[in-house]
Amino acid sequence: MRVSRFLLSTVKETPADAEVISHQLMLRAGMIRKLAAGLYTWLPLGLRVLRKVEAIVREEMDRAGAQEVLMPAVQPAELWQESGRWNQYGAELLRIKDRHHREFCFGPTHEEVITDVIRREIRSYKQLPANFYQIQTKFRDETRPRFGVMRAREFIMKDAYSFHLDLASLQETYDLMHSTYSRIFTCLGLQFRAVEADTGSIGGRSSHEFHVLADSGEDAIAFCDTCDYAANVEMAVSRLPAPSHEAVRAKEKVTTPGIRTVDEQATMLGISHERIVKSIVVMADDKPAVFFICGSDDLNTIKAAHALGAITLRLAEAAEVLAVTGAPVGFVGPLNLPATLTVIVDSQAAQTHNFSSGANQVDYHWINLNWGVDVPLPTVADVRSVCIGEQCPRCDGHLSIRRGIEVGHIFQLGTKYSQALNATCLDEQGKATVMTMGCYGIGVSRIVASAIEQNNDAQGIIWPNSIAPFHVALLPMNMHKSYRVREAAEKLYDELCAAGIEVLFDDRKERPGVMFADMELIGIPYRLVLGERGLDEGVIEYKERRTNTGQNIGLADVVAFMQAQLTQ
RNA sequence: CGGGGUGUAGCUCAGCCUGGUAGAGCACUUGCUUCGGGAGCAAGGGGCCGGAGGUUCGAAUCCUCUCAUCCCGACCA
Repeated sequence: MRVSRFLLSTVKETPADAEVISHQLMLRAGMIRKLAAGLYTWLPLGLRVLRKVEAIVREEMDRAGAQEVLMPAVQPAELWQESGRWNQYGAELLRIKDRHHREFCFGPTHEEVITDVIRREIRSYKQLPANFYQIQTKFRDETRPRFGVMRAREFIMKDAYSFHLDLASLQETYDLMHSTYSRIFTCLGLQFRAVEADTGSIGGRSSHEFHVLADSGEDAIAFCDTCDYAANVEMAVSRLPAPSHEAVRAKEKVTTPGIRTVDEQATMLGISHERIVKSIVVMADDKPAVFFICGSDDLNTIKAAHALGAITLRLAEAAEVLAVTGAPVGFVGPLNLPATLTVIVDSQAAQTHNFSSGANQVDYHWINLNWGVDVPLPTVADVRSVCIGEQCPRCDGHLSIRRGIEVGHIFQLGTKYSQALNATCLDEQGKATVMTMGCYGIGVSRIVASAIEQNNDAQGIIWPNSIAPFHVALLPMNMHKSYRVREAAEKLYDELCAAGIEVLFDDRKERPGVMFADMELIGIPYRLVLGERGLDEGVIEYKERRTNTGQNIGLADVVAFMQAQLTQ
């Protein structure tokens, strides 16, 4: 490709509304342009990268035996009503009406559609297992799109759905997808981890997320430093410390005027955070519930929602706390709460002896409360978030926490959708059986951004070879003055192209500094500079973007040399 | 959805407080010089100052409403 014929829309200044480095560089390199909040146009340079990511995903999905399909982006409301998600999904689902006032949505995901297709097409167990995928535009009306294509409203996703007669078959495909995903992210040249994850609103059983490690990631991931345990902090558990066996003391009510926080309570009463059990009032599916957790811990709202079997969960407002418990925020405690309230104690807080807690009365707290003595022990559940340094649940190692960008997610759906849509096939006995499903997503457009998060420097992007928009930048020095340089550059360009190497030939009438800066900004992995000086010696200057090292190559050897670089 | 910020040239921003008819740098066009790390000089094109209403002789500037957008939080395969 000749730069003079290519829309190379680089900009020097960093756009004001770009926060993370990948967003800034994608705008500066001229890969994307914003149309509206969360909606982006892919310019030629960006699209080349996107297509490379798609190609790798497609190749590996095909290799794993999945079949490609393409489903409509717009889906009828009836299917979503059949699965029950029309009402569940909320405002994130973009609902639209056609000219006949019939309701549709722009698909945020395709479980309903694929299940509808398969219930019509597959009749026999002999056709199973089967895995279908597509690479397609999705729309989710995010409350707050941000970070460019990282969290856009419209985005490209590879979604796959597998169908099985039984769980054993599902597990097999699930494992195959797990290893396929690992191959894909390895091919893409990304540092990633597979972690245990929550299934979220999509429902189902087991689930793993694939995260590209980056400080700008929106998710926190807990890792064991010894074994391979890794989990999203939404899910992560740690081993409880051994319970203490201290003597039960008599409870005592103390005045604590104006106390609001655990810190103030600890200071005023002269006790440690571990000896405080705080009470957190939540509204779960609009019904109140109270969680008791250690003063030093954070309530994990995902775990809390699971513990209640609730779909939505939020912290209660101050007025709601007062209405529900009769005590203002800061003074709620387990003793003498209204008996009708749902209460759950965290497994760690359940081990605490002689703890302090609110007295459900303004300006009073209890000290030396004990479960089973002063207060009946409520339902116990793990509802706290793990902290750095805690013990791994699987081994004697310790947990550390890093940030990650979720680029893939695999689920064992089970029969949630096949049941709802009555997707059955006949088993060996000729009996109709509800198929078991798995689903497997990859955020294709998000991968482009996450690759940049992991591969950049002060000059710009540094593409991994596998997804670089071009392999080589060919930069002639003063080609417009030197006939010799022009001749040699044109010849070399033809030879490289003929060898199947993707070359970006900078034939603009630009100064060298401009060319260098542009090629570094857009991240082309290899650079060939051709000038009068080199021509005199029959060489061309070769340089690697990532290492900033290079050497002179004999003109006759350039094609072979570049081929070797690209296949290594 | 709560809190905060910002809308002035394609981009980054100044001007607004203290009303008087539009600015800089970058980018773009042309010419000359320069020519291996984002050149210099000169000339030029480009803005309904987000939109609507109001105050005023006069509004980018003051007031009201509205729209958009960004950040923090809540939410989120």
